[in-house]
Amino acid sequence: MVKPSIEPKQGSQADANARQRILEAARSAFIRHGYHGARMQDIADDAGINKALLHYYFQSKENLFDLVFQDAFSEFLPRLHAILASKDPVIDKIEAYLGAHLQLLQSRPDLPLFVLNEVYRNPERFFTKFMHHLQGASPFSVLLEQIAEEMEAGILRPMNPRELWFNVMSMVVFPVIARPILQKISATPDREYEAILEQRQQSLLLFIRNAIVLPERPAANP
Amino acid sequence: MVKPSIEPKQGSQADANARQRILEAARSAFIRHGYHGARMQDIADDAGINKALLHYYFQSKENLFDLVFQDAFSEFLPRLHAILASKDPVIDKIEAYLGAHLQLLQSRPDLPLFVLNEVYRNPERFFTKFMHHLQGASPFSVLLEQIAEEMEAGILRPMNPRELWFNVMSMVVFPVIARPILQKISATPDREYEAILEQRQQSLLLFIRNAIVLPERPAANP
DNA sequence: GCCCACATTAACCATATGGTTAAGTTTTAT
DNA sequence: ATAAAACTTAACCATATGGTTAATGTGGGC
Repeated sequence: MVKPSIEPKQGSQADANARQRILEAARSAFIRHGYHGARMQDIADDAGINKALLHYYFQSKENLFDLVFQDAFSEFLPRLHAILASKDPVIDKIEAYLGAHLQLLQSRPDLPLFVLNEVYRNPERFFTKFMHHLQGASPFSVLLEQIAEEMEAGILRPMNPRELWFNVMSMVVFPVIARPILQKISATPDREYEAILEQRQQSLLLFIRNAIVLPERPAANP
Repeated sequence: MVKPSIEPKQGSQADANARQRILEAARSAFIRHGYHGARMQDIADDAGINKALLHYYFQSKENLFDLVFQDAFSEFLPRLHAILASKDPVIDKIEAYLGAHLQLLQSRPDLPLFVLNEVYRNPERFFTKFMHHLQGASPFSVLLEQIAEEMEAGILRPMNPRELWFNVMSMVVFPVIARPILQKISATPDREYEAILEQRQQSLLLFIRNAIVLPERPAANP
């Protein structure tokens, strides 16, 4: 099913106009209710226009969704790549990553669950549609290499480099997406949960450092 | 394909028939597509009956969903509580928890995202409907106390006990729910990802131990 | 003034969807 | 055997939903 990508042109700049308002409303709706839960009528209402205009600008629900999704997703990967591309030691990269991702999460706490969901439910579509540009030697392979090197050099404890990175990402993202459950289950008040999230860069870095950095060998020099 | 109606018994009891098949189909559908994405017709088809029977047994979509959800959720908490209730040291509890939850995840990898989603999208409903029995001094408060004690005793490094536990759960669950992304992003083959998940109890325990257990102070004895 | 392309709307449309009805058919208890 | 209870079905129903149409508004260039 080929869609004509003939999108009506908008006033090139400077409008919080219909189109933009629609995108906002759509983002909010899709993130809140998921693809199936979101209603075109609600989006139109929320944007203060009617359904016909919705389709005038964005053809179909699926199309609109794709735009929102791509937007959400593309907010994440590039930043990550930028950080991983540097030449710093692994532990520094981790620190930078923690800062960047935690901050992003602070401002958009509902993005990751949205992304996870849609990817989980439709991996093929996701990869073909949104990851095609991410081929070949990704910054990740580089990072994994680097981790392995530092392990051989005795800087980091030996372990599966992938697992190391999975662990790091897990601890960054999960407390945000599982917040309702974790908070309830651990009887944590709102204030405290927020406090935890806010100082998490430091505490996580410490945790991770202890987990992966080999203690300085008390150099037995001649 | 004519199906002879000589099928022996189809009575009130004694068959894993309709009712059970419906529940199976419903679980599969809801987990796969979420509440809104799941279609009653599909569930009926999948269970090999028709919609009317669906409603005969389960009144409404919402009701059916609740049953499935409760089932899914209740598979998790009790086990967790049992483990946390023991008198073992924290590190042993963690080990037990890792084993139990990782194993559950292995057999039902799609449960957590389903649960997270529904809870995230409708926390109030969730808590009022499914957590009412979980009031008061939960096993968690006990665990948090215990963690604090072991920290004061110099067994564990000082940190926020809650964070410690969030970290543990994060590393257990996240690699499962984010598998499609993590695997793609890190260019990990299916085989290797599975291998990682399978030996994760050990590697995670090691990781966590390093992160939280204070090295034995070289006891300066008389 | 008058094109003309873009923007916007009200009124529709076809279909999907959750849910119901009324009429059977089987099973179980008497 | 028989009646009540449990089970099963095909045919409906009302509404929600994504999407379309045709007509109208609006602003700028000539």
